[in-house]
Amino acid sequence: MSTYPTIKVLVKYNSGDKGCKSGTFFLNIGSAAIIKIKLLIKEEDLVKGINRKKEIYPELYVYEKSAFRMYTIDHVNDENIDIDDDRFLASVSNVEKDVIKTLRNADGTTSSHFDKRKVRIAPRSTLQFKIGPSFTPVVPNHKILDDYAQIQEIKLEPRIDRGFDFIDNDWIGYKRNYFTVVTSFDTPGSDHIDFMKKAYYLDSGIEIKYFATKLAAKCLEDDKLISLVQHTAKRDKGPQFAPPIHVIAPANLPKHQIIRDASNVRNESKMKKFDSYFFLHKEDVGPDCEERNVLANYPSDPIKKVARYERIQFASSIALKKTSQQNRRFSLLVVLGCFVKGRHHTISQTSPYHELDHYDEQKDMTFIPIVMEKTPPLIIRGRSPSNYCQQIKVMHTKKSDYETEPSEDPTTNPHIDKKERKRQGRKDKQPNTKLIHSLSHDSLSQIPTLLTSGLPSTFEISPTSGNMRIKNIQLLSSSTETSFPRGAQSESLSVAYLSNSATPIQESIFKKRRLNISKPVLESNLEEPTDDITENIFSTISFDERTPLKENNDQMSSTSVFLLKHVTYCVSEPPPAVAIPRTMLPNKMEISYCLNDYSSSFIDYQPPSTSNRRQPASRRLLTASGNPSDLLNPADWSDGPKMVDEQRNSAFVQEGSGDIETQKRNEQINREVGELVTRKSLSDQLRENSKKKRQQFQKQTREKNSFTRVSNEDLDHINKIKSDEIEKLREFSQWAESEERKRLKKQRLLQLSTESDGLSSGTSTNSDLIPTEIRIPKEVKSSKMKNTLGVIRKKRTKGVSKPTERGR
DNA sequence: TCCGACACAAAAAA
DNA sequence: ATTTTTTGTGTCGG
Repeated sequence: MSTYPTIKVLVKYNSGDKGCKSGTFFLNIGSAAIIKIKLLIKEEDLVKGINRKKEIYPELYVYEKSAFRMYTIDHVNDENIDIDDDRFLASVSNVEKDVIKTLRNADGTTSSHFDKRKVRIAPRSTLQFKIGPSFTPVVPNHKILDDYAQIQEIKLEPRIDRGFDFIDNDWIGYKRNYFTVVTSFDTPGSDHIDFMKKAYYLDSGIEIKYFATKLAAKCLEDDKLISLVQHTAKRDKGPQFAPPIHVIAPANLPKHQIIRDASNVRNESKMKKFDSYFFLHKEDVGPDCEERNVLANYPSDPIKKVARYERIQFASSIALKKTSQQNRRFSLLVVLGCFVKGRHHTISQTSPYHELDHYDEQKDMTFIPIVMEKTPPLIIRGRSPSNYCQQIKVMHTKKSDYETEPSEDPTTNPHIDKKERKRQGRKDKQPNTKLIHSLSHDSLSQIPTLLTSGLPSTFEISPTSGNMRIKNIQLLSSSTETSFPRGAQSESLSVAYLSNSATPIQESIFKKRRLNISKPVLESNLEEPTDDITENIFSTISFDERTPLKENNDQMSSTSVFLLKHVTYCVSEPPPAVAIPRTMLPNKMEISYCLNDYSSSFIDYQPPSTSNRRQPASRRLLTASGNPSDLLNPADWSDGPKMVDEQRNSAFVQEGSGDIETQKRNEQINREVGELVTRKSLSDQLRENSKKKRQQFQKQTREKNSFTRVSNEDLDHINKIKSDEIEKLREFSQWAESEERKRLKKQRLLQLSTESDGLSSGTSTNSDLIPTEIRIPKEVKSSKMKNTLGVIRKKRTKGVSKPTERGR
């Protein structure tokens, strides 16, 4: 029997807030940990609305290589909110492979179909390219004949290369996202070049000037045409237009891969490489044409061979639903037609080609459809947050991540490896990267083990009198040794509560002004400081809910989101003498953790008070929650100019004069640099250069920061809160260290007494310090549990149920 | 509630 | 390697 860290979190809500929005909690341990989460709310604390939910959808997230991988499990009824371990396990393993389904295309590329409600993939990921639904021919509108009245076969070859995923037997597109349709046409029985050397006529006898394609969309319910729009790569900055009629010559449709590769080519030499796929030059055809030939009629010299409809979207105005429940379905139509001279009859209303013809006034020519193909029904999802997944983390899907190990069997689990992020860019101090990789890779197969050996995890929420307390979070799975990528020396814990939708973090943290917290002022050429594993790192983001509580009983509209990232502490060494937490943002909510304390609540915790003197600066991580002082601390650079705290402080607080001071300092340093360079060795010069760069950076960041225009009062306020928080956190981390030491001691004693197998409990350098085999006592399911209700929010499947609440 | 507009961010392209 | 471009989607306000 071992004991494991417990994290306690207290969230103080503003008065007026009475409930919580359902959401998902994550408890994340190391790089490959599994967390099972229960959200328990005492019955007497339930506020109207919270317990309305009859269904809860537990989710399981595995954190691997800096990314979450989600596993859904079948929903459970809240009649029995206690998620039975076995059932949980079983359902997890059942659906694990459903997140992304990958099929192999004819050209060796893959089409990975995934539900954007469940997983978010980077915008430029190659996984966004995929072959969509096939087209099927519609009865032809015309036949075409050559000079000898022979019928010339014509076959469209359309393909969707982006924008539609096959999910649960439906083809799903997104209103906000681009899709791509490409098409060429083939001339069975004729060589494409030869085809161009002859003349053609419609079965009505009209001479065909040239061939062209059109893209259209129809709503299947009312059979009405739907507008499409096309953007340029500049999107909002460029023009919008209806997908044009493309004049094309017959050709083979380039493979999907070619369309991918050619999708955003600007480089001239690269464009040349693709030229032959997409263009026919009249001179390529040769001279031996018949007297009258269609080639001569083509209006442009490079003649398109492929109609590429890229960056297409359904017009924003289209209604996507018939009723609140029922989706309208759409079909895309690819039409091959021809231009003929003059204005011609419109097509009868009963024809599927109705309104697909088009008279071009400028050219005095009419586009007359000849053949067309259509997609099966398509469902277009709108902008509702319910059509997007919860804001977790982007799955990293660089090509190299999955190219190296192509999945052999396309029907099996797709290979969706996620890569550790930006590893290359920083010095990796962590000792056993190799181990991490191999082990993380295995982590999926370890799920059952981890789960069965895991700890139950409980969040208890008591939203009484404006306070909500989350306490006693036990780790479901502390981990096997594999879960601790930082090696034996440390363990990383983090907890995140993510709201299910729109979350006004920025507004909320800084009430009056918008400060950008998600993107710290950070020059891209600044090297990110390395993460020192012996350092205590602690960062929180939290905010007030700004939604005023409505009188409406049915609506629990308050939202809370907090992210508690990376409590890293050393478990084998004595705590560092100095433990500087990362900078805090000003908090209205107060969040604290207690590690390894089952008995006392947050309120009970009174850390030993220490002196108020500031700690010497240490390296800090630049994070999303970074703030100016993170960047302006020159001590962060080992050979940079040292600056005492008072100076740093004043530079931060006194915005204006700080700039001047910095400039002065920079000047001085630059002078020094200048002197030095004249008489220093190359290495010294290099060093000085880097110093110079840092100075430049400093200046730039300062300039940028000046644009945040924070008033002095605000700065004072922020600083005060910050220093308070830092002090508190420092105390806390010291306290936590001592607690952890106690725990380890206890554990060691236990191990000794219970005669552990294979655990070399004696060696302090061993990874045993972090329990590698975790048997956690089952959660005490007592009367307390009966009075509780688990509310773990799961995204709706198939858009059947509407979101019951929205953040405002 | 829906939508235009702007914003952020991550991978491709250069 | 770094910078620019592209595009999925978060967000705000009308």
